Amino acid sequence: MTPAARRVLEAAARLFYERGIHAVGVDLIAAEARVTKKTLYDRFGSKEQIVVEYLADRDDRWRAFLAQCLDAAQPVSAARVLAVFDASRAWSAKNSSKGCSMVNAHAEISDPSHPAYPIITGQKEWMLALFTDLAGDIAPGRAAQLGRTLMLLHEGALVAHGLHVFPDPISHAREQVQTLLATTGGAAAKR
Amino acid sequence: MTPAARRVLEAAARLFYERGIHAVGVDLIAAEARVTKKTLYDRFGSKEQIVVEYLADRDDRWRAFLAQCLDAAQPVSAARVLAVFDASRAWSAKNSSKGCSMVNAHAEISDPSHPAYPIITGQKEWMLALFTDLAGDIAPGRAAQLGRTLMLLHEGALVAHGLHVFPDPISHAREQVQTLLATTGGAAAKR
DNA sequence: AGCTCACTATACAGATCGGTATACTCCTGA
DNA sequence: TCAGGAGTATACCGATCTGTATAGTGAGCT
Repeated sequence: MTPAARRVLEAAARLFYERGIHAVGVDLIAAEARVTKKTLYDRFGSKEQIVVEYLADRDDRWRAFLAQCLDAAQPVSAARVLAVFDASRAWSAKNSSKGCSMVNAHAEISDPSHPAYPIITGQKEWMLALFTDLAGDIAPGRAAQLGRTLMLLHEGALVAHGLHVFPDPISHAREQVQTLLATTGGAAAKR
Repeated sequence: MTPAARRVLEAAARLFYERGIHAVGVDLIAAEARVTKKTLYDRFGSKEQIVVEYLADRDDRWRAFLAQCLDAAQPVSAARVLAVFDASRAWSAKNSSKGCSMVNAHAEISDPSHPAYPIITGQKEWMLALFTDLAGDIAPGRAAQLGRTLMLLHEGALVAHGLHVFPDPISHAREQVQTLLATTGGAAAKR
């Protein structure tokens, strides 16, 4: 990716996230990236493609960040679940003051045949699979159920964070998960 | 409100919710409502005003629906909490297959000085106050904490419902709340 | 020196945006 | 019977939208 293309993607990511996808035009993206529209279209071909790469890149970076956080966490399953919430809190503090970009993008992209659609649903499926996987180490018989509960608390915390419903909802969710795992898991299994 | 104005609001509500606010133009709204743009602007003055009335009307109808469900519920506090989730499930099945309209609108409205902003945040504050109030009847010493947890589960369920992460997440949240209240509340206080 | 390629600047096309103006019809009620 | 408000149809405004075309600049590489 050329330097100009990277600037375009960075500007688009910031603008799309802060103002919404449909509210941002390519002229503004080009201006903020200090790039002409010609260059923008030479690199990406369409606004839709910029949207797709914006979401895909954000998904990639989130997964990489989370993987790094999980690697640094203790190998105890309960600790790893909590590490996900810690990662979300750190990520949201820096990159997501308006909530989950996938959820926000989904509000603007109605057509399931839109090329960005599978990126959005894919991340949510992946997160549910991750939670279910971690839950399987804690309560093997109820992995699906516990995984879904973790998913709901996590998504709810992201939404509450974005709408500033109350202070630091991700930490609140983390605490709830902690007590939930304490009453549920009994002995948290080693991984 | 004149018949034409009502048709405009109904069409705008459907289009805004399904396609997003910025993706829908006033020409389309007028066409779908079988109304000329002249009439549309005579009644509402601006697209922004239609957005405001769309959200305010939806908020009103949700609160009325929820109040009706709570009136029909048993006067036991735990049952009333569960009745909120039952109400959300019924409401979402009919009106909210794409998730919470307030959350979705928030994704597109970044400016806190936008006239629709207080409607969005107001509903969330109101829901948190409702959950906290109900929680106060169950665990008076931990009303704020329990109320926030209920809020997170509820918001998470709405998001998961809208993104179809797994089937019927609102029922799942309801079940989790049920077990949470059983372990927490002990004897659910009468109202 | 000469070539390639990323990039810039400017202008424009066709469509659509929110918003307005004019002139008309229809229905109700006094 | 007639006035007036609600609504209609159509045409238009300036601005902005996505996307394209042409011509030129500048740095690195061989």
